[in-house]
Amino acid sequence: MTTNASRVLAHPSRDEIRVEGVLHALADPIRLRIVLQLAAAADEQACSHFDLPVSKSTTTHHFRVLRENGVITQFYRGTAKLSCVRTEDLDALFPGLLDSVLRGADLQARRLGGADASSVALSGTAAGRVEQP
Amino acid sequence: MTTNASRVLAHPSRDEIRVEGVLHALADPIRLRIVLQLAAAADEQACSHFDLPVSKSTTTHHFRVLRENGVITQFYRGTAKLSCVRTEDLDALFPGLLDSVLRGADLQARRLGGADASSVALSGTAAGRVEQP
DNA sequence: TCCATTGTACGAGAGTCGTCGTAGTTTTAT
DNA sequence: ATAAAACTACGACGACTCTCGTACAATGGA
Repeated sequence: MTTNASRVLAHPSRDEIRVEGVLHALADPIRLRIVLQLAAAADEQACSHFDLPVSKSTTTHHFRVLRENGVITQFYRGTAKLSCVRTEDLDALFPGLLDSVLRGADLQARRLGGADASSVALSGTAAGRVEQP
Repeated sequence: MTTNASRVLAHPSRDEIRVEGVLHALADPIRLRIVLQLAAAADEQACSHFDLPVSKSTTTHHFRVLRENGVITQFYRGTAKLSCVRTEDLDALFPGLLDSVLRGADLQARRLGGADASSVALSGTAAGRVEQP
């Protein structure tokens, strides 16, 4: 089986998403980094594709915070757990919020770290590719 | 004297403001409410003009968090301490972020509470007047 | 001068958060 | 059947957050 019914993840419905929750979820450097990379990658990515400076359990924790606050969707495919940003829901509820946060984080990364960036910026392949024409 | 040198408050410079810090400051319902009211009021307001469901010391705490994260400026005038949003700095650093957060909070308040709103919405005079043409 | 107003400092308590390691589950591949 | 890969659950720890009350400081007016 590709998607097992016993492994369904709980997500808040669109109506249950709160702006405080979204802001809280995005207020952590590691989570912001995750969302930045997720948004840059267009399609879904597995948790294991992220090179984060924390342990595996902590990574799980951060992904759960993002999911429970309505920032990302997650589903299983095989042993992997794929994630993507809930762009449509967030844009409908809080127009422009996600974009300005991502853009602000990107501007800050450029401003602070230059090329390789620092705390919030991406480390891997898709580094810093947000709204860059 | 109107402004006493012994009562100067420390503010982060524009360069020291971090997007994570701003998001964290705005992620609390009470602080979001403060900023919403402050933004609606155009000019500065004293802390005592806010009718918050917490004690005086807690109010002091929340205003300090907002100031230390670069969201508001504060200065003394007589016994009062006036605050206003650092709109210019925030817009320069993170274009559109403040506006979309305030607008999102306002939309949420309408959506959830109807007229009088609930957790985040304003209680007093300037209730819900954000970007409403 | 004395007092009312406004806000601060400090300490404390309850709760949440970010982090970890270890042990376990689910799936896929051999 | 066995092993490897990917992720989770649980308990723990320290740090931070939100809250409060009490005691204190600065200002402005009677």
